[in-house]
Amino acid sequence: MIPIASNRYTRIADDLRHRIATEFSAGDRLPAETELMTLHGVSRPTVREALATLENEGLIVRHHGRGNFVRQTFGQVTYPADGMADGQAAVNAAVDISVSHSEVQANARLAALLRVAPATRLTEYVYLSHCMAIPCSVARVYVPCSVADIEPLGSSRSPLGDDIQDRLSEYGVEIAETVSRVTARLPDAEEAWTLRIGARTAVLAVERVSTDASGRVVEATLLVLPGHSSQAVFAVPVPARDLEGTG
Amino acid sequence: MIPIASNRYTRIADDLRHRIATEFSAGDRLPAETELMTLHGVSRPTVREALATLENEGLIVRHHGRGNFVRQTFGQVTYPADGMADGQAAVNAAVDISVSHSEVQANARLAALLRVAPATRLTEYVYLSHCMAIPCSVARVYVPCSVADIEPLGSSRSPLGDDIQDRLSEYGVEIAETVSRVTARLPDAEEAWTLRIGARTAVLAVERVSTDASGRVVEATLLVLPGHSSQAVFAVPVPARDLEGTG
DNA sequence: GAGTGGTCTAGACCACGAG
DNA sequence: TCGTGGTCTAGACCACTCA
Repeated sequence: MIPIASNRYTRIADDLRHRIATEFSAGDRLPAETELMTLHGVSRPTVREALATLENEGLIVRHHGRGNFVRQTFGQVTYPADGMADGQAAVNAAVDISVSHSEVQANARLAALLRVAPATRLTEYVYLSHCMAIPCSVARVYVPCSVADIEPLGSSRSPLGDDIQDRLSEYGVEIAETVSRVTARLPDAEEAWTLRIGARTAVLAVERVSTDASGRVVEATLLVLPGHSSQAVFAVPVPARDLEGTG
Repeated sequence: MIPIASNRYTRIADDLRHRIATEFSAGDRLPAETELMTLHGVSRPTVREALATLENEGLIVRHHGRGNFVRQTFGQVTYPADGMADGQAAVNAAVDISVSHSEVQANARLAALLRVAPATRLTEYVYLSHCMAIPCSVARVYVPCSVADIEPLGSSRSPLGDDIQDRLSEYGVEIAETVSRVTARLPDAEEAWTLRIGARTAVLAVERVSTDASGRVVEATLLVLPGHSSQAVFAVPVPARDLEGTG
């Protein structure tokens, strides 16, 4: 009933996966596509379909004019970084993080997200994190200028922009609740270029909205992570189910 | 610096998106690929690349031997279904849910997830939900037989398998915490076939592990949702941020 | 059997990167 | 310049669906 994929490019991809695991090392260049054609006795689109599969899995990186290379692998970026079970966030620390900021006006999407009028003035912080020279997350944090005017922060501990929440606290803004909306999709052209991933590599997209006790949105974040090296972990303690007296 | 995609199939996809939004209705058959070839003056692989884009976005469904059809669109399946802000879960209710169950032995992955020895006896509940005859979620819930032997439940309210948690409560098993691990990836062949999605449609995969107060894993769920019609929403109330002493 | 989509071929031309 | 990958062509053959 379930069709087993017996495509030719699936077999080639399987073979390449095996060779990458055994005879190649991270950073090595794969044989040229023309070589793979003759090696497997197929045409180039078939070879390229197999290579696209590996790219989507995060096993290789393709460079126009240079070749296809075995990708550096590292752990997974975990969202959220804090509040989690210790070891989870370890990988998040091993990244280089650059933060830039600018003032922008809310477009339709941001206005809806932050529950403000369109064209409202916002401060945008763009977090770009790299792990071993490979981009591994893009976070855009938006704070209405009316909420707080946070000093530009040159560096950060977290690639996910969640340190803004701590900064807000310093400005007297207390966050009461944070709601994260996680979706899976393919990246747009800009995201694929920024993260150095293929157009068919799934990404994990997170919309995070933080509100204070009055329900006012004080911060919103748009986060995009490569699917093959990211995960979002949420711990939900059971709230009001009557457990016996706990210490 | 950011390369603007000026591929031919991108323009064809844009045109088809516009036509779907204006002149086609849900369920309509698109022009045959050969027609689209002559219409746009391109070859078939180019047409098919454009159609693959639309399939990945959830706009069309492709049927071998029949044609390409405008997909029924419905709201998004929201995970988790309960504990959320009301309206979110509305769509989850409008689905047909079928549940089957069987006894299985833990493989390596399940053993690690449930923290039991391999080959441990488990009860597996498979939830398959449909919305307007379109599959929209697959959930596999695993409960160790040593934890509880739940009566087979023929139907369910929730497509996400979370009613098992309520059933466990009836058997005296109280869940203290639930940890969800969300990832984005492409589906394997079986998942794509089950969900009737393309091999390049991103899926949202959720691993959920529920533990009782003693830390024992009492339930684990593997959930797969089509990315274009799903979202995972988590509300995290700020616990007890003690302001004093931090500076 | 006619029409459809699924897969694959054997080329072609272009853009990019390094020598 | 030359080899690389990015894109596209104009076919071909097969499998599936429906009349």
